[in-house]
Amino acid sequence: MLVHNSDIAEIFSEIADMLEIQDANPFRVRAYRNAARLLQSYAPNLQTMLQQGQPVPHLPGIGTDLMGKIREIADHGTCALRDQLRRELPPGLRQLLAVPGIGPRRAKLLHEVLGVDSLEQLADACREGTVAGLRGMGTRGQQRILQAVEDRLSKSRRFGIALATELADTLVRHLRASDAQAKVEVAGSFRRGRETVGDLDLVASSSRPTALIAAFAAFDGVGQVLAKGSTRASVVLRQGIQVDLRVVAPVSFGAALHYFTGSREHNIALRGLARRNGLKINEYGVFSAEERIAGETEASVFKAVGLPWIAPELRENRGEIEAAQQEQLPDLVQLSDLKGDLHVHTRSSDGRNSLREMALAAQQRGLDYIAITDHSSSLAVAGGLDADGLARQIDDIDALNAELHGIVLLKGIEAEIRVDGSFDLPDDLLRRLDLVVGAVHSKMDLPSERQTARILKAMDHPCFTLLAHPSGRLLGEREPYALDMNRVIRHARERGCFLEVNSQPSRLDLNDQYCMQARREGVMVAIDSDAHSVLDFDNLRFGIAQARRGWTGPDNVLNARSLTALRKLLLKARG
DNA sequence: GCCGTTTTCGGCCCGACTGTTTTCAGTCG
Repeated sequence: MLVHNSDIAEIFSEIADMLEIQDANPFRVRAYRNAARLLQSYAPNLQTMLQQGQPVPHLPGIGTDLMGKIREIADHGTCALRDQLRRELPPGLRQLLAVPGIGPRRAKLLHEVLGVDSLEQLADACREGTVAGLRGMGTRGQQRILQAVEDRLSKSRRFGIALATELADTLVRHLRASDAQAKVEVAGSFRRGRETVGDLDLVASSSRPTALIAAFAAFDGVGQVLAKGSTRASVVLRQGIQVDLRVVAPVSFGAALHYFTGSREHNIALRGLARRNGLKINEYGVFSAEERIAGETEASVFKAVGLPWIAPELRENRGEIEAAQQEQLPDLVQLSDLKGDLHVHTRSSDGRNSLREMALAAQQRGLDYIAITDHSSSLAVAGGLDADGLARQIDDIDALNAELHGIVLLKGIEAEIRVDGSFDLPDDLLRRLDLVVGAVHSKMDLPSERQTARILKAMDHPCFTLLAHPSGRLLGEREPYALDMNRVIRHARERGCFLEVNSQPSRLDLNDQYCMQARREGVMVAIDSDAHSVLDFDNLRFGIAQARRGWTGPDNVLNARSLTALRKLLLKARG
């Protein structure tokens, strides 16, 4: 049985939840959580390494015991500890931990006293009024829990980055415009560039914190105020997203921004480092004994523990602190590094704008070139181009290039990769193009071996340049294809072709982990908008964020190269 | 359960808010 690292992570996460409900040593619980977290973002497949007898590198936080459990899970798909915990506690109990206001203690209490072991049963118990009778609970708590359970049962909890960006921008503008003279920044997973966010965290400093918190609670989009104190408040916006605001004094702003940017794992690691240096870090600053020695800016916080500033996207405790200590932090790609966009549609397939409109919009955003890559004909639903249509578009592009200055259109196609790995356009036409972007839009449910073979074969075509949205996932809608991405990335290296980081907020594909792996393998990526209208160039920032999370530097980004350098690379890929 | 500039035992990040408590436990971030 194939065991992904994420499967092992899920088992460890379940064990952590169950142990916590059983009131186990919290540090033991943390060990499982840390391991789960690590495995979740560790790309090389451990089961394969173990089965092939390859040496497994030392993974921080995974000692003899957890490594033994990893072997057990790789061999059997489960481990004895999980099976034992499942016998002791109903698995449904875990769901209760996801309800705001319910932690391990209350989950245990609910189970032991009321026999509750699922969200549905919890909702029933609240309606019957029995939850209010528990120690530490009352009717108000019961009401809140019922509301939270009903919310949770009715909708998913994570929000796309496009909506989150819009809401965050609006709210921050509102707070900055209030008369509280506030400095406001968005922190949290949003600032770290996560592909989705569970909530928004705002950090502010103001001479009038009470006025700022009042302005926050009075924001037009607020549906419900959950909590409101003198230094922090929480609301739920009408869209269902929770927003937490924390207000600190200006001398603490950097420390608070760092603290609430997280990740939690990064913070714990940084605090550990501080403690070993005899310092204490909290959201108010860095303290030596009672004296605050840093905190006004983030850079001062890092400096106090002997580190350079670390970009938020790296703060996942995936080695960034060690890299900072060794002065080996990566130079991360920025939006301004992009010289072009290699995946752009027009009205010739399913885009909304003309060649000229797309070209001018790209130029306005400071790009030097874009590749026109409309769909090919087998994607009938998108009105894809057949051979004649593509030939006409090639002529149109030549004509427009002769006319335009300061922006160059490259000739390309988003070519359907058919089930047998071939393309749906003749080779002589593909050879006239500057690049061929291969993509899978059909038969997405092939078994892994066939799907992988299909894509590897397409990459072997001499005209193949770039694999579009490699995993095929749609966030919150569609899982990635069954695909051996490790082989795809290795094959791209051997073949000398490229992989896309698709910037559409619903795709973000490659994701951060595979960006990291591509970087390790030396495979260049193209950060593309996949624009279907002139507005979509704005999405490039989302792709940039994922690439940065994957430690990608401008050197590893195909479209951060000048047009001249890009043309050389495209020709080389053609072999 | 992990780990070592406090090194094989004894630590493990830290503070705010809520609700129900009559001094604080539980939860959250």
